[in-house]
Amino acid sequence: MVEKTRRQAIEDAASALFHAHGYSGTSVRDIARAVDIQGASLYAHVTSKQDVLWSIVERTAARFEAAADAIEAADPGAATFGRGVYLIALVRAHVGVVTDDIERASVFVHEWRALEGHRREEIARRRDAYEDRFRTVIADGVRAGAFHAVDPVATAAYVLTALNGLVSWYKPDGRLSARVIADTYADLSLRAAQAPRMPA
Amino acid sequence: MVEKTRRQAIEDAASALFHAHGYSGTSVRDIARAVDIQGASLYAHVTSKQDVLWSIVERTAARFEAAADAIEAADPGAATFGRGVYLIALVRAHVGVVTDDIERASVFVHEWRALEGHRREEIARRRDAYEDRFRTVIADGVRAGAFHAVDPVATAAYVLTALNGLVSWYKPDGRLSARVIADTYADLSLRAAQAPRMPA
DNA sequence: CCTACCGATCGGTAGG
DNA sequence: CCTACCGATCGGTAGG
Repeated sequence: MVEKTRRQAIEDAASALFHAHGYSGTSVRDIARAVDIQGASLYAHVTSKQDVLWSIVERTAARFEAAADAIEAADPGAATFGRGVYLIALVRAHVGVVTDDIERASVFVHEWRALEGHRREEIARRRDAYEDRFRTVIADGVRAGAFHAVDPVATAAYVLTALNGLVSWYKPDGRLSARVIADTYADLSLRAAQAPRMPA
Repeated sequence: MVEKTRRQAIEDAASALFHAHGYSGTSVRDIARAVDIQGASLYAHVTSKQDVLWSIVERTAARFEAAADAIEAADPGAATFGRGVYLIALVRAHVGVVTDDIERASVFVHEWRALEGHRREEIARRRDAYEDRFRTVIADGVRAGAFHAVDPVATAAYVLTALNGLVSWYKPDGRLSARVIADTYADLSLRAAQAPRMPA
């Protein structure tokens, strides 16, 4: 249990440092200093710097996936949800994961490219599959006439990068609460995709 | 002239490397290798690695500013432009600068934080002033009843981070041309901010 | 633009 | 979790 707490503290410290200075801008001694141990002592708890990054990125990827899965679980195949409601739910889920742990979300968004080999490839695949949820709901909405989006791929990229942009400005103690941001971002995203109710 | 070409080649190579691996993930020897000289020889052309970053970031900041200034110059005080037209022009200008030089735009968006001291502060100020152009046009549009945006600050952040997100997916030889992306992104941004023509 | 070199720091290991 | 240490690489300088 003590061991686990230490490991958790190391990942917390690494998340904050990777968020602030990037993976390659952070040394293992920076991380060690943040948890008050010697640089070399870090290796009693982790096998490598890459391993710490992987742990942060993988767990955060899983959180995004779980949040989106919960929507699908609530209404399989979107049997009763309209596409607008579905898109709103996806946006809210994403914003929630970001605001719940801004540092880890930031590392997931910006530092996954520092992953090496098959781990990097795995995350690239999972990110694409996740983005595809946005593409699909938008494309479905366009087909149903509820959405206007000319290009679902570009629209999904627009929306998702806007949501991810939160990691560069959200402050937990800022003027706008996580709740207000979720409301606002859901509204903006729906509005961007939606067809006008009464075309001019 | 030969000297100038070399310096330009160094900044081109540095832009590509900073874009791909980040500032701290790129060594001066990486840059030197890309222009086929020895690491130490780089210092015949630049005074420091920081200096190269500064040069790239400052010039790119100036390009974003000039593109936005050109809109204001075309219609001072937006005397004849509607706010929607003005926002669309800002979005198109921004997208144009990004797609015109994706690598430098990427360095500007992601690596300006690696700047040190007063240079970092200067860019932080200029970025804020630039973002303020978006906040202002949106706030003006809300006052005039043309826009719906509940919070102009959050809306400006949403739109601008979506535009900046282009640096992580735009490919000059991709399926979507710079022109199509500019059209699509202008449409999405206006739609996100706009009041419905006929409220339901 | 090169060779030769600087002190500092890098991620990580050995051995306790 | 520590001290002591490893080879490699870092940004940069000297002197031509």
